[in-house]
Amino acid sequence: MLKPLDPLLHSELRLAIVSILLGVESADFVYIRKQTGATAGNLSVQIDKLHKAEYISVDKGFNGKMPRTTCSITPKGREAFAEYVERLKEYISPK
Amino acid sequence: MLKPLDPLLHSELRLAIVSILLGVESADFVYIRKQTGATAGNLSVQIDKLHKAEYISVDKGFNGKMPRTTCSITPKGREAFAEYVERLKEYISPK
DNA sequence: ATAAACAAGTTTATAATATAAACCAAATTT
DNA sequence: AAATTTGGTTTATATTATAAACTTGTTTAT
Repeated sequence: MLKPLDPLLHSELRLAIVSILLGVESADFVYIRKQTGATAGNLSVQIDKLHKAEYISVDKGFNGKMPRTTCSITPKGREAFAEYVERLKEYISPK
Repeated sequence: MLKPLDPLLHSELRLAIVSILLGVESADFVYIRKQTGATAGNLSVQIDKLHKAEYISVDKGFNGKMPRTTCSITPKGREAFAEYVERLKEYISPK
């Protein structure tokens, strides 16, 4: 009946991160932090998880002299998200 | 931007329980268990949480001699679900 | 009638997850 | 040059989810 939901995406913060990345070419740590209101520590951890799952790519570089972490969605992340949404619809659409 | 999601509903099993209850007059423990595939212990705990939040009503009676726990959605539960879905859409609809 | 197996849950313990607090290194401001 | 800010990471703690063990009572087989 109801299929299980990808636990990696069924997390408010990780879902927000992916949601943001789907709408842009890429976004950096600070931007995502502001958009989500997450603490830096939590964001760091969750970005790491999405990265390890290869749902997002993470590029660490510099903006002038300041460190800059840039994220973008991967094809795998896009697919996982699409599947997640399909499954989620079964939970939230009226029977 | 993205509004926080009701943590009580943003749980796979609790969302499944509410989803099931929205489609029926009422459903008992065993039925919900079969539909969701959840373990009895987990289901017991999650039903309790939804009950304490008054999202569902829980009626304990007997089916002949066997105990029977019947659940149904409350108006409060319906409202919370509707709001949850509205907020969730902001996460999953394309930007 | 009694023991074995089953049903419907609950309680308690453990594993996973999320969050926050503390920390670090470098840059900027005063 | 000391204090503050930026951009994070690491470690500790609180919360949540899950499973294992237990309880109460029932049905079935002996």
